[in-house]
Amino acid sequence: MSIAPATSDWFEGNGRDLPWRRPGFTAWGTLVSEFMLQQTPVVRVIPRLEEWLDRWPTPADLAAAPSGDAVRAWASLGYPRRALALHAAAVAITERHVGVVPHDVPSLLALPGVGDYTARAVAVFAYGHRHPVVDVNIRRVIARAVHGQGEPGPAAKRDLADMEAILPESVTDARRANVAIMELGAVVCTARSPRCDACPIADQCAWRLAGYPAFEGKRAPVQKKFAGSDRQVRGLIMAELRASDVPVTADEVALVCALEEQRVRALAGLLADGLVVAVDDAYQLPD
DNA sequence: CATGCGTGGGT
DNA sequence: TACCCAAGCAT
Repeated sequence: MSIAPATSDWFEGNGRDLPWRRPGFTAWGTLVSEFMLQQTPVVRVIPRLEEWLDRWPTPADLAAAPSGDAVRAWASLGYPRRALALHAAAVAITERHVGVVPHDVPSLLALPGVGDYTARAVAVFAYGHRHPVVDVNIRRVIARAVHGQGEPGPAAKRDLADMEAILPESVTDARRANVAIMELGAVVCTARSPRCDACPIADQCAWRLAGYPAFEGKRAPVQKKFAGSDRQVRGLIMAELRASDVPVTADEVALVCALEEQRVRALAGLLADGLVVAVDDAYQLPD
């Protein structure tokens, strides 16, 4: 028996009121929200999303702006390469799709920064098509409720088929099941401390029925330490450039990272990624 | 398939 | 305090 019906019923009364669930929210808004939600928590996304859509209400609006403006508006959401990719996606939508966010998964997948999750999320949430949508929340709910495993482990090809197997036939039911199971994973079946007392499928959860066995399988790789990392230095340099109206000199860059070897490596990476461009003897966000 | 890629809040 | 974790993607 599928976990979809009980979870969908629960969602009707318990789903959060989020901007991208408002009636009339555009496909472009959905695409922007999904980019921002790639590894950034909901509460941090909401204010940036609303600013973004006020400033660039359509893909063509963003495509007409310098990519550096997108990087600056991204602010401290993290992983600024997503801002660059979103700008590039807006250009592609404007040039190849007459300014309309594409409906079909292959066309969405062809956009920069769009992978399996985002492509299906847009096709389903913005356009109502029937596809399995698989994010880490859904993988965790399936791992527990269906497979009896406490953790989802690394993402795998099998995940899409697992979700397809519990997806209702009807288009509207399938859409609701995707949203509802994702929401369950986000607010009830959480990674750290699941609230099984509030779970609508507790009575059919294989993990709970087995007595919460410890996870034995392959784990998703743990992130490396952030303090002192190249990633931290990249972030410090980007924050400095975002805050400056004028190009930043090499000496000024050195103020955020005294270790020359690491500073040079981080800057070279940012230049290679196109997040920073060199002008004369200084650095700035791209045009 | 493993790794690198930001940032901030939770435990 | 040190992790852990968050609607992933590209290589």
